[in-house]
Amino acid sequence: MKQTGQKSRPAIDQLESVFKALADKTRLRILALLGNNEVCVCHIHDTLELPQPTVSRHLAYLRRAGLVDVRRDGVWMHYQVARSLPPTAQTVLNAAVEALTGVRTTEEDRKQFERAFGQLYVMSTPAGGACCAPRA
Amino acid sequence: MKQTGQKSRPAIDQLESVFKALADKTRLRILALLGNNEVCVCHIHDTLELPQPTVSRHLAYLRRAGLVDVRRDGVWMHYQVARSLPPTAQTVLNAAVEALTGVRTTEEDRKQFERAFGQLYVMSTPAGGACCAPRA
DNA sequence: TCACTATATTCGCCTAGACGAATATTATGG
DNA sequence: CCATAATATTCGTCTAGGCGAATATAGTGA
Repeated sequence: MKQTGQKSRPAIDQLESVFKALADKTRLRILALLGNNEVCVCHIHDTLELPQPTVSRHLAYLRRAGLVDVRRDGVWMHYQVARSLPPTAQTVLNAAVEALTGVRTTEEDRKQFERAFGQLYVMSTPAGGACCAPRA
Repeated sequence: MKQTGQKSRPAIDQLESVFKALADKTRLRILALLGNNEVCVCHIHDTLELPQPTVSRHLAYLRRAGLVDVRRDGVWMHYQVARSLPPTAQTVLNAAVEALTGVRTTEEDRKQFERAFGQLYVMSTPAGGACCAPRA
């Protein structure tokens, strides 16, 4: 029995939505940066060097499409790639993220991230520390 | 050395194009119907029960995006899913087609195809025979 | 060369969604 | 409660691309 409350749309429509969400360079870069980790919004837009509203808008799109999950932590929002989509959609999403990891642009984004915030992804808010350093 | 004449765009842009091409229900149904086979345009639009210009327009989009290859055979055009995209794009395309095969709508499209045109996909023009029967 | 068929393209209209700029919201620390 | 910082939303504008209807193009066979 399917979970109650899930007005499961036809799978073809689900897939269409997933691909629409993937059909934008900025969103692809965001998803690639998320990878298997949880990343804070400020780190995303610092790394990608995009205006904050732009990042926020694309994150909202990804959220509405169900491709990312959010966790609030005080003032900060931590995003990660969704892990419990309907199987077919999840498969496609995983394949996309996987494919993205080999791409030049996303590799450079990751390097930029490490250069700016340390060599590892932030798995949670540093205890008692600020997430976003007031860099400039 | 990369092949000459290929003005290889950045991989991230290639992927974006692929996902844009996949971001439409009609195109997804077409790609799923093609699967591993070569299918004639008339069979596509008879099967999907979509207006011929609609099918043609979407095929044109897929062609421009490089997701399908065409073979002309007299009056008929036979399409198949592309097989020699840049590796990353090809991987994504394959994953998409693969994911689509399990989807209800596309299964029904295939059944409809078989009901109308025989139990197997047309691999080439039937020798001497018309591709599209003047059904109605 | 002409009619016919399969396929492709064009046109006008309309909506989704991208962008930058501005503004609103939410949580925290004083 | 206020100021501030992080994040989100709204607004106006612009373009890609969807659709149906009409039309163009390209092979084929007489």
